[in-house]
Amino acid sequence: MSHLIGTYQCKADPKGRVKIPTALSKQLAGARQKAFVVKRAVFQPCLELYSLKEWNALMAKVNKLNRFKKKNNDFIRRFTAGVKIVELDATDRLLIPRDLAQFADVAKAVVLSATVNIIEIWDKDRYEKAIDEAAVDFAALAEEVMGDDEDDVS
Amino acid sequence: MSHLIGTYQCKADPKGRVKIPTALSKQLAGARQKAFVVKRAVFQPCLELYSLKEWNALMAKVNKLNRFKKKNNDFIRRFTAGVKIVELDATDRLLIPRDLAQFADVAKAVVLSATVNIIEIWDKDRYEKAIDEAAVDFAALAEEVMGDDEDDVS
DNA sequence: TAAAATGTGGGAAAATGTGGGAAATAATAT
DNA sequence: ATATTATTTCCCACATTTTCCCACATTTTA
Repeated sequence: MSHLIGTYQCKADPKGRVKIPTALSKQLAGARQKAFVVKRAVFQPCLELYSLKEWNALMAKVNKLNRFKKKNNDFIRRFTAGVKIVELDATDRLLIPRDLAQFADVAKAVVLSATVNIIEIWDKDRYEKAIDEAAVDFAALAEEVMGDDEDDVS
Repeated sequence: MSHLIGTYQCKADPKGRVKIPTALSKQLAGARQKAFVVKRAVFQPCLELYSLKEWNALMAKVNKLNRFKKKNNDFIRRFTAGVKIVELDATDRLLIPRDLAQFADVAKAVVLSATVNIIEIWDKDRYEKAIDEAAVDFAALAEEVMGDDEDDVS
């Protein structure tokens, strides 16, 4: 599950099943596995999809943390919030667990956004909104950082 | 009981029985045992579930402490306070002892959070609250806890 | 335009979760 | 000591959810 590319539109059906577009599932097929981990994202109201391999690698690190430190404990809990194992069915659909579907409002139009090693699963409306807001923030940020000069239009 | 994955929602019934979702009990089945240790968590108002194996490993560590030091002795006493052995019944339910159920407010909606080698048992409301609070400084937490790696972007 | 590939929907069997009642054990009072 | 009450344990049955499978609709490709 490395070097995934693209964002894809698809739908969730009433049962919470999300068809993975073949363009994407072909990329996934390289990993030769149908098992994944979905979880809540930390900063966004969307879900994240990891291959089991990726996830286990992460957990191997986490496992080394000393649980008698509160910070470690809190981190582990926060990071593993809403984690579920999911598999693709015979027609390459993911069954999103109810609680997670509710968390991310995944019910109808869905956007799958592949980043380098994971896939984000968004409700389409929220995705658009998040993109818009990010654009606004970015504009403001750019202005704040770079806009101090006098408008020395010459 | 290593590499447990997932957080699961379930319910406690009026008798204090908590059904372990099969997805989780299947992972537990690897340990081939129905007996566990429950105890109060140290840092949070929740319970922790250990397989006997995990518990014994932990106790082996603890027993290396020099008991002639008062601090160690105090620690051991407090750490093992309220420890109970529990077993799954025929339908994979845990009977949470009354005093512990009360301590963690486990009575209705419950969250089981599998974290690598143990399972945390939470009242759902408290869990969500804890998650929300941790989200605030997750970035800092993540950096502190996991940030030891080089950011080897080359 | 036909054939193949992809996406969508739904039904039914199987698995899971939930509740409650009876038997067994423990506790209390007379 | 015994009867009565309370608590715990065990087991069964029903309701719900999940899983699996098949068939049709839609899109793409040759």
